[in-house]
Amino acid sequence: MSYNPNEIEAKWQKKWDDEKAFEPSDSYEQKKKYILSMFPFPSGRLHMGHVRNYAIGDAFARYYRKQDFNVLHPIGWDAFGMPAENAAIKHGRHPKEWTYANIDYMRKELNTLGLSFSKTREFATCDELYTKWEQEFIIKMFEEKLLYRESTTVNWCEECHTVLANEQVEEGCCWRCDNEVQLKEMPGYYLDIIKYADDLLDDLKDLEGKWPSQVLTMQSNWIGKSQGLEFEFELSPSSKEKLGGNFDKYTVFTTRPDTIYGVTYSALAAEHLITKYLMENDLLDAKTIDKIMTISNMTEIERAKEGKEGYDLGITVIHPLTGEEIPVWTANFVLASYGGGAVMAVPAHDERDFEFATKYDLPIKRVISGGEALPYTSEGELVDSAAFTGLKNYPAQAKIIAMFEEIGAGKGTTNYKLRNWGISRQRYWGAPIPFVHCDACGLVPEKVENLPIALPEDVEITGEGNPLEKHPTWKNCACPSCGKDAIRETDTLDTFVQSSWYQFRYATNPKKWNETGIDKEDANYWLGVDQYIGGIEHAILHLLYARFFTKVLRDLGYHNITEPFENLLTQGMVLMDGAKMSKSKGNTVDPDALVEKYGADTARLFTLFAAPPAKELEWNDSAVEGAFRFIKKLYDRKEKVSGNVLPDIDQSTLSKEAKMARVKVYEALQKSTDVYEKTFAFNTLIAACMEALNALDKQDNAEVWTEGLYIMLNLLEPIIPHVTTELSEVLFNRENLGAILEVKEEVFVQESILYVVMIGGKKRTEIEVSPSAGNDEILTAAKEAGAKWLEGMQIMKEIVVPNKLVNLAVKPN
RNA sequence: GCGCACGUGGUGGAACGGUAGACACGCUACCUUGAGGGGGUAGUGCCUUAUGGGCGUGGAAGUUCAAAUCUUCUCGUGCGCACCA
Repeated sequence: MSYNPNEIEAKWQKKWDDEKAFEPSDSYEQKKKYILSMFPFPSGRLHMGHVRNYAIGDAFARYYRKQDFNVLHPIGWDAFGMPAENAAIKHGRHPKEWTYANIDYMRKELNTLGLSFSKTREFATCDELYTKWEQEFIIKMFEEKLLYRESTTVNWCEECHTVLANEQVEEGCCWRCDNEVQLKEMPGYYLDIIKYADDLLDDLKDLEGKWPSQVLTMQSNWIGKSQGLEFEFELSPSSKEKLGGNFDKYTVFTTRPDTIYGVTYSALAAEHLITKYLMENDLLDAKTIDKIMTISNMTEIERAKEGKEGYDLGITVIHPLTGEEIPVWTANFVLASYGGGAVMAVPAHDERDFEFATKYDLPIKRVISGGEALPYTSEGELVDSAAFTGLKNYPAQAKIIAMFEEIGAGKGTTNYKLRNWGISRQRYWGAPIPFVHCDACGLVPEKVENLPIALPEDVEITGEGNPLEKHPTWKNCACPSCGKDAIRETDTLDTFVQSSWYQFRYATNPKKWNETGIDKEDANYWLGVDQYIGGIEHAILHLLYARFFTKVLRDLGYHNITEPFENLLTQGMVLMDGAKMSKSKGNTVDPDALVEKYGADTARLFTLFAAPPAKELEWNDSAVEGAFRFIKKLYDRKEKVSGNVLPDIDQSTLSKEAKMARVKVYEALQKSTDVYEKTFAFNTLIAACMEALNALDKQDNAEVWTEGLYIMLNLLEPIIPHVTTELSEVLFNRENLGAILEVKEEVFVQESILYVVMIGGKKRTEIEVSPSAGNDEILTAAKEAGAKWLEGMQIMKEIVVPNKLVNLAVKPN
């Protein structure tokens, strides 16, 4: 019978379903592996990126199950979010109905790929039960002062009609819709991720070698820790007077305290309270006020494009060490959100300050020797720096900080680029933020026994504003504290909150799902995820948030895990003609059609064979055919097998071709452990199996064939599970699908060994020598075979690389 | 601008410092078939005066008996960061 993937695959998928074949054991005696591919957003249909993601994850899961690990390999749905709402606006379908219908469809699609997921642990993040526990965490975080509400300048996307976190703004545009982000002042809820900045940074060290270094660098840059000196500039008496006595001083931060004696001016952000005061009280001329207003309304990106620009504010401050009077400017490069929105400027030793000083003719004072040109930003000796003159500049930093601390003028401090995580979204399809606004009590968390605060279903979604705002009754409630009439919060949670703890929810035994969000014992057993697989686009967003949540939930007592994802594999994109597959470009391949035509095994084999997982994968229809051909060939060769057990082969009776076939089979076997556990280069394992099959085809020994297929089906089962399981059942009663076998070294023992003869570094000829031959014997043979190239040459050096080659270094006589 | 990664046939990609191009796609010729599809055999880095030889891993130099692999410089591509005081 010829290879019929649809029949075989349906048969095994049903059997796996019936047997609940992929549920992990509740017994925690066994060693475990937690294999997780990032869960999908239920957009409606799978795309090839999903297929690749889950094919890789499934290969790991099946391999470790084979090696007798207790394997958790779950799947679920990242189900809240904008696209559901957009679909509702466009097609008039309720987001909930749309989402669950999509999940049903996509679950079927995943099923046809034969993925070995645990099905009892599946959930959607929009399930009310999931929301319930998430709201509990949020309330606990509020109680621990890790969550707060404040009104501040936020990133607003008009297209998405919502606020975005800093991480979700890419080059000034919305990460989702690419619309330009505007600045807007509004209230929102924030998680104090800065409190965990040091943990998040320090723990990256434990992930070295386990996560791609690129991701570690990106996270480290994003956190952006810098240490330095914080001190105050006292305003000069005349300036205090000008400011109506409302200000005495302001704080600045510097990472270069060694240059303190080189300060020649100070600059404030356009949004700084002092700048604002000057503008509001008409203490600057109208034109300047106008210009500063323009700066305030620009995004950071726009300001950077403008070049440096600033205005003299007509006030001065006192240098804390020298007592000199220093002019104060406002400058567009001073960011309100960092370091207090004010800087000290040392043009002699800072490129940015130098550029500004040059442009506006401000004084420049050198305090570090070395080099002629200014600005000088390398190391050197301090000059003109009072007591510190003569010291090396970097070692002097600590001394200068110490002096500031001693005289009470400032202190050593740490700053981060990382901003607190804004989690409010002004949208309907998300988890409601479980707080209530009460006139009497202020902001009050909902009572835990009232959770979940579920979304009302009777809403009209028009795209205009937040439907929760307009709902007639939902937002009216009783204050959990005093019982009087109050208003429910209508913001919903950022969907990245849901994906920050789902790895713990999967680990929690579903039997306990009603009683708890995360079961401590379960979480401690299963986490961290031994292999996490997903796209690099989450390098900061999801991966940083999930690390943060993990640490917070640990500190709230839910588990003892510090890092959620032990090992991370970032898969490359699937490309067609060099471009990312996308609906708008019309260059997509439909996984359903692919499976229908060639079967799931071919789809899986192709995606793992065409490129190593971390690289981009270039789609190629013909190469898919090639993958199909290989499986078909493998299937057809079942005729060659005799007997249904692993034969014990007497190596000495075999033909040369048969021996070579065994070598190839065992080479593939030898490679497999490395591939599954270390290199993840599935493409090379598949190639090794293809070589083995080609070599088997060149001989006709039934025992060698039997052994070859016995082993190969075992090696390939994680990659092409249906056809291998089918053949294993037919040929070997599936006995060969256990652990990967041990390599038999005797297979590799050769009667003669082929040596390449290189003369002068060039390959010239080959010789065959007996394995027992000594170096002298090998060299003699090599010289004889290479006599032609040695004529008129003097041998300078003789190298023998065991079992490989001989190199004779020569020069003309 | 700074940092990181990567440059190998017509294509996807292999190569613990040790035979560059495994494996696959594509292509060529032939066999099989009524044709198509499918299958098989042989060939396929480039050049060449071809049973030989020369050149070849973006380019230039270096270390080495030996370099795609290590070092330096350079060019190109991709990614990240980008006034963070």
